[in-house]
Order: sequence, then structure tokens, then C-alpha cells
Amino acid sequence: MVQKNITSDDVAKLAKVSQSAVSRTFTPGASVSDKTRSKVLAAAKKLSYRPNAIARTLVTQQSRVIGVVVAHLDNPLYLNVLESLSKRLQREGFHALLFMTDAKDADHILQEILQYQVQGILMASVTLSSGLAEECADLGIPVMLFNRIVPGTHASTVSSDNFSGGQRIGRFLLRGGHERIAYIAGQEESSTNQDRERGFLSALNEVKIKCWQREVGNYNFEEAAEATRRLMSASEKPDAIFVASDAMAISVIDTLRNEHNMQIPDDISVIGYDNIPQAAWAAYSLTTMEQQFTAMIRIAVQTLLRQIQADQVTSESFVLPGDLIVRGSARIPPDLVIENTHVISGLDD
Amino acid sequence: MVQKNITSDDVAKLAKVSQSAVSRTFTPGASVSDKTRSKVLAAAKKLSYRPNAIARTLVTQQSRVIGVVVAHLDNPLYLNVLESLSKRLQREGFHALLFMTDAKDADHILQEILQYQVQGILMASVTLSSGLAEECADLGIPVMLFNRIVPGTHASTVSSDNFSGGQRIGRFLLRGGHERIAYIAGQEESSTNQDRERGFLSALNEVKIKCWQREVGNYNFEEAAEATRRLMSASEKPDAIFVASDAMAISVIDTLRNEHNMQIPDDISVIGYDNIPQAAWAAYSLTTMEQQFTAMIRIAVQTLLRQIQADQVTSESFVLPGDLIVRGSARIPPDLVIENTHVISGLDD
DNA sequence: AGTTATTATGCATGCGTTTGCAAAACTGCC
DNA sequence: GGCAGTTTTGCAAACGCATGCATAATAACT
Repeated sequence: MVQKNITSDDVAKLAKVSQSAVSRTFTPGASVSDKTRSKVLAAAKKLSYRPNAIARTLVTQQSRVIGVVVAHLDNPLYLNVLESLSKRLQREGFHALLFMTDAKDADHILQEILQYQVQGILMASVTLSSGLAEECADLGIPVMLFNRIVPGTHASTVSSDNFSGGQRIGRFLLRGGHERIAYIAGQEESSTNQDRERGFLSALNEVKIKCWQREVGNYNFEEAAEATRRLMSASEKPDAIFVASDAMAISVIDTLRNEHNMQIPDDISVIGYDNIPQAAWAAYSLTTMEQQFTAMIRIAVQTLLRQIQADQVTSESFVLPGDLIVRGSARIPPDLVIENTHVISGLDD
Repeated sequence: MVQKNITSDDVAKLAKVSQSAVSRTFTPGASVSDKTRSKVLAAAKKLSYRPNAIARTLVTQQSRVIGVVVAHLDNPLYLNVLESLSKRLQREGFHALLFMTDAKDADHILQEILQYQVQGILMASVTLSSGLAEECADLGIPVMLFNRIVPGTHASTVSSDNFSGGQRIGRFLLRGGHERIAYIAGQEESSTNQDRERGFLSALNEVKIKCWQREVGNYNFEEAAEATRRLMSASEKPDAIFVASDAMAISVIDTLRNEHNMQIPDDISVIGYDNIPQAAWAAYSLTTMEQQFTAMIRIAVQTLLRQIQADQVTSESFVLPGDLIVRGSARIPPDLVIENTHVISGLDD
């Protein structure tokens, strides 16, 4: 019922050439005469032959597959990240084998990935043990961590500059004349959250003021709302809130408006992080930091492919600055001419 | 510099058994004594051996890979779809090889996919030519179309019942006493859009009224805003708008509020489609249709795996009803007790 | 202990390619 | 036409594993 796989041998037989000739016509740069090539192509077409990538991988040792592992998605922008990643890889003749995990460390799943002879690995929002990172390096498989920094690992990393992002937000709020600035954290253990907070605190520290109050929202919509309620239940309320993600910031704004009848930014300023599409929606008009995901993906792919190409894995690290997107959810510093009102150009591929 | 691949032969040598013994210890259900198994496992561990899935695929003809091709993502929920899909596959020992495309038809990309000896294909928001569908069927590779219906194809499909979804929305608006109901379409050629519109119109037709006005938003935020402006520029304005997607509906609400100073739902009702997370945000409180993506993915995976298992591809079709999520953006029919106020349970995996 | 039934093991082949090597077929030139 | 140089071709050996088959080892009964 199911037709047998047609192989290069079948094509060779039909075209009356050797199997090698068939292989060579499908191998760019191999030496075949035009005559045999066209004979082969005709036969191949007639049989609708397709080279078997698996067999090819076995002998060339080049799967042209990159293992991609992402954790539970805390950020809707990751869909764009995946899209951009996949397209870029395709353009270079590579493909993404996708793995999802809930776990913080991906060691277990990595064992699976490695069985597929991937030529590189990209991990988003996941970390791996340094032992396994070293093993990958030994195997000649470059590993790229996306937006996760793990000190002292053999893997490469590309991430946005969360520290200076937090810092710039802190300064922006200070210049706006705020005095009681609260922070709503994401997941405590994620390096993105930690860096944003550290940068933020360092900005406050420049003028010797302390974070007014700190709550945790775990990058979660509902928890962010509760964190807001706790902030608002204090006798003296904050006049600004830096929220570690846009998704939470929007929840915060909703809660402030609906449950505490506050005007934004007149009564209180709110700043988020990520610049998700909804941040631009008129109902929120959220001031936020944009992460250069497109550029990050470009670098990630380039770095991986370069290391694969050169057949040597090294540990490279890239940190990209973000852009402060000034909208209406936070009081604008009086001395700030409209610098930085960036048009969102969207992911370019 | 790069260590040579360690193979089952290396393990066999170290464990002083045959290569077959090694293979068998890593093949569930094969016949090995406990003694040799443990010898092999010890040796494997020492060498940190991992079976080569590529070589295994070549001989077993079972890649345990499903090709997944998705078009440019018109729906943020597709991130959840991908996640759920990937996890379900993993649970069954399969993996997703990801392909992205802009093109409406995926024939070209499919040629690539097939080279990887995938055992099944899932296509989301993409269609393929019936010729290629047939070829896949001949090859014994089941194809599943997700939320796209292509009449008379060899592929299977799973989709939400967009027709009756549109119909229920139409009836809901009518029962709410609306008389001038407009429609903002998504992409004209997508079957989801067509079905929603047809269902909607059939509901209106039941009481012999016509769609008040029709504009096109192409599932695009900005175009939806413009469509709204056109609706509002008419001398007699609609009293309700059915928008073909939540993302557009939110844009519509923003435009109505900010540019035309309208109260929702007092001045005008708005209903969306999809039930994206933002639809629940207090600022919008969007009444909408939920699509059962989780269930759809479950069915898609089950169907694919079942056909793979049985080694015969058939054309099966599933249509899942959606739930009307009643929130505050549309006037609630007086005779409607609070039925249908569904709690969003989230994707369960 | 001898016989049979059962389970384990190793050997060798094949899965569909690529590719080094040597032979064959061309090419140009005197 | 003959010779050197170049390109094209086929042969055969990998690549790392699974598996049918024959044999060896073990277990289960008399």
C-alpha cells in the first residue's frame, strides 16, 4: 500500500548511470557533466526522488539541524523570536528541532537533543549545567544561551543589557521627580529579573534613595495584580512603579485604575519592560524598555553558524542595549526633549 | 581537538561484548541478560555514550520526527499551540522539526521537510497543494491541517467550528437588540475568516436583516483601526461590530474610545474572536469566542500518531465547537442569564 | 545426567548516502 | 593520430545502528 522509498539507486538505474552520479548531481559543487546531470534530473523527476537527508547526515556528519530548547514561555515575544530564528536558519539551509521544557535546567532534554546529532544548540530562558556545556564543547557543538547569563560556562550567550536597562528606567523615574519608587519583580531566580533589579537599584543609589517597596509578580498576570494591591494597601503609597515585564505592568495598570481609581501617570507612574505590542495600545500607552530581539537572534544564529563552520566552539558573549520607549504611562522628565521616541520597526524577518 | 564520536562499537569493546549487545540494551524490549546489560550500561556511562538517532533512523525507517510548518503568525495564541504540540509529541517520544514560511502554500518547504524523513506533518495556517498531499499519503506520511480547511484533500484537518462561532455571535448580538451590526473581516482568503463571516451572515439572515457595513482589517492592528474610522465616518453608525479577531477588536475599541469618544458597550457593542489573554484585561473586557486550541492539538497529535502507528494514512476531519465568553464589551441580552461565563482554564500542558 | 525448551549472544547484512581513488573518457595541441 | 592534461565516471568502503539467523548458554523437566 505504501510505496517503497525510492533511492538514488533507483534513479541511477533509470538514468543508466552509476549511483555516484546521482549523488553528485544532488551535491552542489561536485563534478558531473551536463549530460549526465540532465539525465539524472529527468529520471529523478519522473520518480519524484528526494535525497534522504538522514543517510546524508550519517556520512557527512552534518545534520544541518540546530536544537532549540525553550522553557515555558514567559514572554509573548518569543513567538517572534522563534519565527525569526527559524527563518534565519532556513535561509542558511539549517532547521530547528524544537524542544520545550518546564524545568529550569535542561540537562535531561539535552541528552535527547544530542542523540539527533544537532550541530548547534540554542536555549532560550533555560540554562544547562556547566558539565553538560563542557561536554557539548568537547563534541564540537556550540551552545548559545538566549537571554540567560550563566557565569563561567562553556556556552556562548546573547542577551539584552538588562542591568543598564533597569538603570535607565531608574534614572528616568528620578528625573521625572518621583520619590517613592516601587519595584515589582519577575521570577526571582531568572537572571533577567536580577539584572533589571540591580540596575534599577544602582540608579536609585546614585542619589542615595532606596527602593520604596518591593513585591514579586513572577512574570504572572494575576500575581502582579496582587502585588499591586499590596503596594496600595500601605499607608504611604508609591508614586511610581517599575514593573519587570510589560505583561505584568499592564495588569498593574488595570488594577490601579479599576480598584484604586488612580490616574496614570498623574497619580502614579508605571514603567514596564519588553515593549510587547500591547504596550503601544492606546489604553495603556506604556513606557517601557525595548529588547532588541531581532538583533539578538541575528547574532545568535551568526555566532552558532560561524562556530559550526570553523569547527571550533568558543565562548562568546554579547550584550545588547535596549531602547527606552517613552510613552504616556510615566511622567516625562521636564528636561527631556522628545528624545528616544522610537518607532517600533517590527521584526524584519 | 574535537573528540571523535563514540559509537556502540566503542562501548562493546570496553564492555567486552558484541556491538549487537550494546544495541539491544538500548532497544526497549530486546533480549539481553541482566549481566550483559549492566556491563554495557557501565561502559556506556564511562564513555558517556549516546545512541545515534540518525543511524537508528536509517535502519528502522522511523525518525520519530514530525514536521511542523506554520505561516506567519496571525495569532499570538500560536505560541501556546506550539508549546502544547511540542510537549505532547515529546511525551510520545516524538519531536517537532520546525519550518516557518510566509507563502500561502507550503509546497516548496514541504520538499525540504520530506528529505528529513519525517513521519508526519502538521501545518498550521498553511495549505498545501492536493498533489503534494497525495504524494505524502503515498509515502505513508499523514498530514494534518490545523485550523485550515481545504476541500477534497488527502490530508486530515482539525479546526474550530468557525461557522457556528460566527453564527452564535450573530445571534448573541441580535438578542441583545442590536440592529445595525457591522463586520470587520480578517484576511479575505483565509478559511477561518470566511467561515466566521458566513456563520455570522446566516444568523442575521434568520431574522432577515443584512450586515450593516463590512470592512477589512486583515488581522492587522492598524488596518483594523482604519476600518473602524471608515465605519464611524458613515452618516448612520453601527450599534455593534463583530470583529474577526481579538487583536483587531482591541484596536477597534481603542479607536472607538479615543477618536470617537464612545462608551462600550453603551454606545456600541464589540465582539472579537479567539479569546486571547488580553481579552480578559479589565480595560477591554472583551466578549469573544474561545477556540479550543488545547483540544485541537490533542486531537491533531493523537490522529497523527495513530495513523503512523497503524501505518496507514486516512483523511479524518474534526471540527470543534468554541465557547462564547461573555464579558463586558457587548450588551448582554436581557433574557440571558449568566450562562456561558466560562473561566479560562488555560492550556493544560 | 540427559534431554528438551527457552533465552542470550554474535555474526553479518543492509539502511541510503558521500567520497577517495583509479580507470575511463574527453580535450587541446603538435 | 598520438600524447599529456583535464574532467568525468564507477567502484567500493565507510557512516552507526538494528535485526534475522544460527549457535551457544542457560533453565526446566524427567
